[in-house]
Amino acid sequence: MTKNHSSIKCIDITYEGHADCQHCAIRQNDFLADVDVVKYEHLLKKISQFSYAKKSTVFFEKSPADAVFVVRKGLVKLEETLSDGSTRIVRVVRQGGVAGLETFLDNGQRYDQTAIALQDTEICRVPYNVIKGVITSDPDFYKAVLKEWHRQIEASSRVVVEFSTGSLKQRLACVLLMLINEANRNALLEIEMIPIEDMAALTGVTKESVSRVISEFKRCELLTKSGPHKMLFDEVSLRKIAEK
Amino acid sequence: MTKNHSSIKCIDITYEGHADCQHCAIRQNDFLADVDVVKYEHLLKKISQFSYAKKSTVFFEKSPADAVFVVRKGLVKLEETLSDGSTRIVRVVRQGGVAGLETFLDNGQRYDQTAIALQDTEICRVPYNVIKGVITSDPDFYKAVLKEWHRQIEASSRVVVEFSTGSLKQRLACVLLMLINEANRNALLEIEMIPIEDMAALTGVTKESVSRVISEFKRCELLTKSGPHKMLFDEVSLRKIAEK
DNA sequence: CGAATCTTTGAATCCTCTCAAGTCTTGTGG
DNA sequence: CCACAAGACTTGAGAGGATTCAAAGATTCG
Repeated sequence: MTKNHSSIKCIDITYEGHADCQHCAIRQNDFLADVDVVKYEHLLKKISQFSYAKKSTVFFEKSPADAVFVVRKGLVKLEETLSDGSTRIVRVVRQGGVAGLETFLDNGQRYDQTAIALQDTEICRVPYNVIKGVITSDPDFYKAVLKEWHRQIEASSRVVVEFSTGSLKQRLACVLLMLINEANRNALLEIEMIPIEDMAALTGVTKESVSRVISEFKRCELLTKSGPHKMLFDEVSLRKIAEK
Repeated sequence: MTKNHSSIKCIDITYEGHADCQHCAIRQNDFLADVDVVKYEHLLKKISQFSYAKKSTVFFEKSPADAVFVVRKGLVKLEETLSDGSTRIVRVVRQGGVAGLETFLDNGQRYDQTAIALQDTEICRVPYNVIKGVITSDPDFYKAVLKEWHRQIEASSRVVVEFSTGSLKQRLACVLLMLINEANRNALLEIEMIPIEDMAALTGVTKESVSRVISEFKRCELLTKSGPHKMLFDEVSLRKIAEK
């Protein structure tokens, strides 16, 4: 099995037949943080791990839902189709975040959005019955799941507000700062860029307008190219612009 | 008792000491729809009903939370204070909607937003222990509550998207159409207007820009004044503008 | 290397903002 | 019931952004 819900470029990288939760680098940050890996080993074995290439789809809007997806690395956008057929990004899931959780809580049968990787992304696929299994013997876990959901909704509504108020410069600085991955933070602050078109979709402007601002950032050396789709950030200056 | 959480103009209009759930006109539309009014009469008696004057506050951000609020009539905005001290409307609750539900599900102790009536509004205050009581003897009700929460979040994210994409004309047409209250719908389609400043906050522009567009709508007779804060709508034309 | 895709840039136009001055409403108090 | 004051709304003009359309220039990946 090298493919999952995605139509393209999704590779199963599950370690020895199941995800290695015990040694997972981001476990302390996700909604499974408080789950006892030894006690629930049999359940956690059902978690599989996938690598999604940039632009590949994790799940499709309206497709049947039977699992949630934890982002281990990378970035995923969730977009909805509007009545006029156009799409709009309604949420962005970063490292440690979960996509599709609402379908589990709502007993929904289908995903509400299409999830697409904005960067090369690693994801753990957690089937519903893993969560259900943990809840059955540990009802308090339900609260942890709810809490996580709430946290996400808060975060995403804040993101929508941040990305849609203030000048375009400010908004784009916010988008760029979002790309900074705390876990991968290093002295140089090298970031994987997302396509200009996605930045445009996030901020609600045209890609030309985004390009003009990003070009200006480059000229001012707030951004410096360091490799394919890689940039060095002047974090301090970007934060100054974002908050001004 | 004539005041509640609000600092101004909130009148208890509870009927004979408790809300008259059995004859409530909107019960079929809210999250309590499936609750057996006879079986839970003792609990539902704890629900009280209030009338909030325009601009009065239903609850304050960060204040202790012990109840959820069902909007029976009118319109309520939920706003959050941003880091720079400014506020932004993050959700609008219409007839049949619930405010504050997230604090219940999350076991949160405080409200995340400030809720302010945009029109003269009637609200049922449902204490936590009413919901808890129903869930205790009818665990499936929990799912109904979750479903309602999900429905709300969906609706509000869609609203945020609608109000922040497209031309200002389109966005304002969407805002106006939101004011149409299905339950009060009549041939003339008379609507209670909300202040221009709030329309500006919803669409993320200045009040002058809103005023220019609204004035143009009036000149084109898409809107016609019919009383204090009352307008007749040309619904068909407004929908055309909203979707174009 | 080369083709496809993404990005940059220009110029004219349109839209929104700002600041400022007026006008209209509304609800209150006489 | 009317007049008035406070607040809400309207309108103008100039400046600044963002959009559109079009064309050229880079990047990336096979």
